[in-house]
Amino acid sequence: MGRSPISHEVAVGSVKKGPWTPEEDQKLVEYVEKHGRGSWQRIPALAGLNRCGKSCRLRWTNYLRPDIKRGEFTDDEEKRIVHLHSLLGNKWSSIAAELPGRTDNEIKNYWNTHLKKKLLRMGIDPVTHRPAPANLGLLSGLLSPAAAAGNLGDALKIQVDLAHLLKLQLVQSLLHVLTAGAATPNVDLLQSLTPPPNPLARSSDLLLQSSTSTLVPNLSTLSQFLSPDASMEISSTSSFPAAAAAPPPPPLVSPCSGAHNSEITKPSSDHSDWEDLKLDDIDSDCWKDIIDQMPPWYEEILESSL
DNA sequence: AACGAATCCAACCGCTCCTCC
DNA sequence: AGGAGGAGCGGTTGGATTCGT
Repeated sequence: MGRSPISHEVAVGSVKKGPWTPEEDQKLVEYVEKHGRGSWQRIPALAGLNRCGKSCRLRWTNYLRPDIKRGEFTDDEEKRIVHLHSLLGNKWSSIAAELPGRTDNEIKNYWNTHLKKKLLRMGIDPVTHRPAPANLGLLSGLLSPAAAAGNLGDALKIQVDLAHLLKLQLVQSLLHVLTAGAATPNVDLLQSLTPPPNPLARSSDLLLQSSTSTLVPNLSTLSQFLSPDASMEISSTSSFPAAAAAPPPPPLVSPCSGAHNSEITKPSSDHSDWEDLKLDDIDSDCWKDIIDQMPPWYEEILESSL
């Protein structure tokens, strides 16, 4: 287990590398408990260890510290990590500071091995916490085949679906700004708009909860507010404002919806998290606050789609 | 049962930041 | 002001383990 570049027992120079033995652990624990941490550079000699100070520090902070919490990450911890990562990025030590008993290394490993993949499966880019860019290709491919085949009816139907989908994406991106990608005041704003089912839940949890199991139904709920006959003018020659100062969010297609994008536009009545959002009252103060923080092209799209 | 692929995670490396002189 | 040394951080590695065929 662990990295062992040369040999478990062979030292480089006079300093041993590789996995720690129980005896070494015991020596380090006994020394730190008796004398405190002090200088990591001096600890190896004082504790009778043939290790560099850096290795001792790492072993202590990541494994031997008495306050380390072991075992599986809880759902709450997962959500907090995702939330904090959306705010802080790869600042593992800062994230670890918010999760008592968890080390930065452990969180980093858990992110890379579990959470990153989980988000990708949900169609969310784990770096930006926005819908994954890979979905762009899927959507861009929707228009051309039918049009190329000369089937105008199919092409128009796909255009309507795509327009509707893009509008959902717009709302999704608005919500993203409010939750994952925005400053705390916006989080508070969202909470004031939509009290979460669980009063203790963080605002970003709303998005995560919807993403983990019921992303599509929640988006579907949002779609109720977007009348299909108010679809944007979308054609193969129209351009999403990609050249604008800020890049547009890639269209959202949940992985579980596959290529059948029309499925996600079906309204659902059993998810009421967002029902208090007055999407048809875009002039309300709440929405003004939100829109004020969006790039200019968002406003253009909103005006044309609502 | 055997084998290769995929995954996990402890530990290392190189760099930056901070403190002290 | 700036150089040195130590601490801490994020990225990467690679052996151990688990999974799939």
